[in-house]
Amino acid sequence: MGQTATLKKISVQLNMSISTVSRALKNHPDISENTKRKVKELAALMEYEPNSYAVNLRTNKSKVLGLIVPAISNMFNESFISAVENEARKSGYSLMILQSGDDPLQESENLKLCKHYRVDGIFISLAAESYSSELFTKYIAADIPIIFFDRVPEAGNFDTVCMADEEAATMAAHAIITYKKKKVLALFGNPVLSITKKRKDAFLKILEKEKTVVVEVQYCINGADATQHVTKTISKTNPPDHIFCMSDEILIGAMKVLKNAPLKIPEDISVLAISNGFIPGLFNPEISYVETSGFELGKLAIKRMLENMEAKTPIKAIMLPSRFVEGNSL
Amino acid sequence: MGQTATLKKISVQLNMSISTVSRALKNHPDISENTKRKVKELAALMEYEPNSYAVNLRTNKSKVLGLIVPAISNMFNESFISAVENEARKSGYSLMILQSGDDPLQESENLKLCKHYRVDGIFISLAAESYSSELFTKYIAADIPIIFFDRVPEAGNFDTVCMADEEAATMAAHAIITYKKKKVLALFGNPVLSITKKRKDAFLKILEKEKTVVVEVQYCINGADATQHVTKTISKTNPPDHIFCMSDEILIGAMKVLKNAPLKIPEDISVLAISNGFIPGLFNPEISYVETSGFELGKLAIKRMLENMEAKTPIKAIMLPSRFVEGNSL
DNA sequence: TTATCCACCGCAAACATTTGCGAAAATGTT
DNA sequence: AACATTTTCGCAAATGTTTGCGGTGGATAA
Repeated sequence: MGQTATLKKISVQLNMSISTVSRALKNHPDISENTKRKVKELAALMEYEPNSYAVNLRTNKSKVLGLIVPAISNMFNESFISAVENEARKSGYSLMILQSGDDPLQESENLKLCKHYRVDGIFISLAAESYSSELFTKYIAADIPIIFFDRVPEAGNFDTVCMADEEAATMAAHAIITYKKKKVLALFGNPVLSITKKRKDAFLKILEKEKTVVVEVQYCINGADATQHVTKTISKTNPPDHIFCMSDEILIGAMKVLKNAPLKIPEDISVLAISNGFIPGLFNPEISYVETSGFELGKLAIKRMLENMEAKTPIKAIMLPSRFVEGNSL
Repeated sequence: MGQTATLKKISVQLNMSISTVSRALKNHPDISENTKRKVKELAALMEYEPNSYAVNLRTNKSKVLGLIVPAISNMFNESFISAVENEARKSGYSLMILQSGDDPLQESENLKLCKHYRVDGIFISLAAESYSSELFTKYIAADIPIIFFDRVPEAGNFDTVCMADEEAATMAAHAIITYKKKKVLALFGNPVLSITKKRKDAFLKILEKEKTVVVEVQYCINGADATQHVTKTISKTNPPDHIFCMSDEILIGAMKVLKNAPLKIPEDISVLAISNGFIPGLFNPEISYVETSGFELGKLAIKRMLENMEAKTPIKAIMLPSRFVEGNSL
């Protein structure tokens, strides 16, 4: 068998030049309808499909987008990826997904991989303590658009797409005041992340004005940290009457204790989270939360990317508003 | 700026031929240590990195593996993907992840995309009602190894890697007998999937021998189906004393009802699932389950793939044994 | 009849790399 | 010194496509 079809093979069969075949397949006006027909027929018959490497080599475009996240297995990232993949496909782009494992080194290696595969653009959610910012600016300068999402750089001027973190935290804080909570344990994520800082600052800004409520802030690198903090706190003589969790991961860690604790939700202790929207519904009672939808954010991100690729647009920081979802934990 | 470095640019600077530069960088024995040194130094300085497209074009290898799943956002698939990605990276491979959305058409389009990007191998978990088997055999014949995982084809002779489905279901059935359950509602997934058939057959084979227990089988296309079936069944005058869920998705659907139901777990009704291991721990009490680890399966799959790529090995169907994880729901 | 124009098509370079083969230079052998 | 051998390197083809430019043949205009 002739193995895979190429322009050359078609041209030989039809006894034309390679260029004519190439142009015919692309509907170039220079080629007569007659030849176009012949070429297309044979091409279909031979199941011709352009060698993407040759095309990429020639055009220096890959139709592939890189996507780097600390971990795929994370509610938020999954839904984000899912959305991006779907939308990207519609525009003929495919996704190359890389995990940094929250390791700055692997993150920069992943960036290099993206460069190596000459992706047309990169989506990235930063690893904690990422130190790749020189790479970022370098790639952007080299005309590889980078869109940061969710965990975005604190400093620098970049294209970002993220949840309205302040807004979400503010909504949560207001809910806590509305429900007249007195003593809250607020669990935040990794303190080096800007997303943590933003949420914490906005959260405290509201609550600190309220003299009737006292807040204890704890940082949790992972779910286990949350489990530990909650365990410690609820065994005190004067336990909090509310627990706020800044993320799904933390919520899960906290609930590991709470679901078996003597304290009942929401009578003895109430719970509120910022979440992607799947986990809170699994508990009993269902946890109230401020939603941050990865799916919607994904759609926004890919839209921005496509804009950016067809014409360099000014740098923008896009925010996706959040909404409050009522459970029975408040 | 000279933009990206190429062999040519290096060769001009050093005033040697392109081939010498190429060979020097690959430590070809024909090249003297002296030139090698010079070349390598300049290459490092210029941050040379081979153009992957040119390499691929020449060698017809891409160092990319395709991975097709119905949906990324699925506990099992995530952990599988995560494992594959990690292991693949170690061997210099990257992953191109595609979602079929359980749509046979999109599945075959994804396969074509894999072909288009000339991936070196494909991992695939079938969409329900997949009709791509001609494509499979065609690609395998064209020397693109395909490893099926989790949801594998029923008929045909393929390389598969999956959970020991019969074993898992058998373990579950035995547990049900041990705990002297009398009336069980068994919730299975999409009946067109071989994974469903295998689990159901093995499950029933054990329980049908047992005259003291009656089993009601229901199929659920999704979690909502499970919710519905459970709702209907537990409101009967004579509800079951046990519910078996064949997957995480179904467990979640079932628990949506059970966690608020008047029936207490495990006193009034016990629950057992086959699961990837994350979800069952979220409930109270924690659900007992037979573990099917996507992570482990992923490691197995990539190992098999690498074997297969370096030398065509005979077709094999690999099974990963499962283990019973005790919760408090039985 | 000669010049002009258009529709249609092919040549060849370019993209960056790999590699078989041959050739020059250096070294070793009598 | 003449020959053989090894070391070291360059030429050129090949991978499959895209594309600027130039060329043919026929039709129309002058």
